[in-house]
Amino acid sequence: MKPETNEKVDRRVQRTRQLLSGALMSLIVEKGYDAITVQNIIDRANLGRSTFYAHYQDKEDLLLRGMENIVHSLIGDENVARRDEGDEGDEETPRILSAVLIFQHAKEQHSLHKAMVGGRGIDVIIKTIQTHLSQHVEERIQELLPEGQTPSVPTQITANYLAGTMLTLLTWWLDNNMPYSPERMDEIFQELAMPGVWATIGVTP
Amino acid sequence: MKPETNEKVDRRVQRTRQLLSGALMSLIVEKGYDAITVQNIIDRANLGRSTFYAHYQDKEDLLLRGMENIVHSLIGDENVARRDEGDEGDEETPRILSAVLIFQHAKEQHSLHKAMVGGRGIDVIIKTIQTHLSQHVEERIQELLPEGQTPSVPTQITANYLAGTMLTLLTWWLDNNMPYSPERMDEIFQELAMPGVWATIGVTP
DNA sequence: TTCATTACTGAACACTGTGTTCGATATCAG
DNA sequence: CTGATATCGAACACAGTGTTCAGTAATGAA
Repeated sequence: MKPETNEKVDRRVQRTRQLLSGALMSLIVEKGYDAITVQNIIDRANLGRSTFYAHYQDKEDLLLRGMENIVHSLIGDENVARRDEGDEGDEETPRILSAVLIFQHAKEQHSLHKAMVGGRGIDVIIKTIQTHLSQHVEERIQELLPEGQTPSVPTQITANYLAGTMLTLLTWWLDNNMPYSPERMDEIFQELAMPGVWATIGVTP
Repeated sequence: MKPETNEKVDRRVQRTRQLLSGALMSLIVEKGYDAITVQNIIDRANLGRSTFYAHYQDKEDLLLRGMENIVHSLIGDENVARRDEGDEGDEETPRILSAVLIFQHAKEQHSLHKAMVGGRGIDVIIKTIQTHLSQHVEERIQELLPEGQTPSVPTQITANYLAGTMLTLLTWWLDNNMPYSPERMDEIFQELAMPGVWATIGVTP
C-alpha cells in the first residue's frame, strides 16, 4: 500500500519477523518442514501465539515471505542476480549456467540445502528455485543467440530443461552425500546437459 | 492354484481395498491430494472408519500401497516393464527412453497426470516415478555400452539425469496445457537431452 | 444348512494442532 | 507524558486423526 513512506515500521515488528523467520529456518534443518508446528516456532522465537498470527497467516505464509532470502542463501546471490558479467578474460566457452557456484554453495551449507531440496524437500522452495533459475537461464540464452536466429527448440523449454537438470543433479548429489567435488559435478553438468543446448541454438562453443 | 501362498484373502478384503484405492484416486483428481481427509475417502467408498484403519495406517499408506498400479497407469506398462525388446526392424537410432509413449499416455489421462505430477504434484509419487524410470534407463544404458568401455560419467548419474529431464519436460508440458504434440515433445527430448548422453558413453547414433 | 471365523460398522473418545478473540501489559515515536 | 501500536497469553471453537469396542453381517468349510 504505501510505497516509500512505510519505512516507519516499529522496531519491534522487524525484530519479531526476524525471530520467526530464523526460528523456522533452524527448525527446518533440525526436524524438517513438515514436522514443524506453529507452537514450535513461537517457542523457539519466544513469542506469543497471537503475535505469530498478527504477522503471518500460517506456517507456509511465513516460509513464502522469507523466500527471497532463502533462495539467495541457497543458490547464492552471485548466481541469482548474475547480471554482472565477468566471463571476460577467456572467451573460450560461454557459460549459460555456472553449476560450480551452486554446488560449492550447497557444500558449504549442506544441512540447509539437504533440508530444502534433498530427500523429501520442500516443494514450494524447489519450484521457486526452478522458476528463478529458469528465468535467469532464458535471459542468458537470448543474449547468446545469434542475430535473428530462431532456435529449433523454444527457449522457454530449453531454459526449463537446464534449470531442471541442475536441480536434478543437485538433489541426487545431496541425497548421495556429495560423492564428487563441486568442480566435477559442474563438469558432468556441462558434459551431459549442454551439447543438446548448443545444437538447438546453433552455437558451437 | 496356490496351496501354500497366503492368497486365501476374503473377497470382502479385496473389494474394500479396491474401493478405498479408487476413492482416493478420484478424489485426487477432484480436489488434490492435500485437501483429502480420511473422512472423504470412506464417505466416497461407503465404508466405516475403523475399516479404513484396519487396512491402512493412514492416507499416505493407502497411496503408497496402491503405487504400483498408479505408476503403471501414469507411465504406461509398456515403458515400465519394457524388457521386451522390439526396436528390431530399424537399427538406426537406438532408444534409451521413449518419451513419446509417456507423453501420449499423459495426454489420454491428463487430469490424473496433472494432479499427480503437475503444479503442486504429489512428491512421493514423483520420486517413485523418477526412481523407476532411472532404474529402467540405467539398464538400457548398460546394454548399449560397448564392450568393456567405461563412460566418462557414471551411468547412475546419466540415468538419473535422463529420468529427471523426462519428468521436468512432462511437468512443464502439463503445467502449460500441453502446447505441443507428444511426438514433438519426444523430438525435443531427444534433441536436448540425448547428445550429451551419446558423447559420454562413446556411442554415435 | 449350520456354524465358527473373519470382516465391517459406527459411535464414542482422547488427542494434537489450528486459527481467533480479547483484556492486560509493554514499548514505541513525538 | 501521552496516545498509538505491538505483544502477551490464556481461553475457546473447530477440524482432523487414530483407537476402541460391542454389535452385526458375510464368508467358506463341514
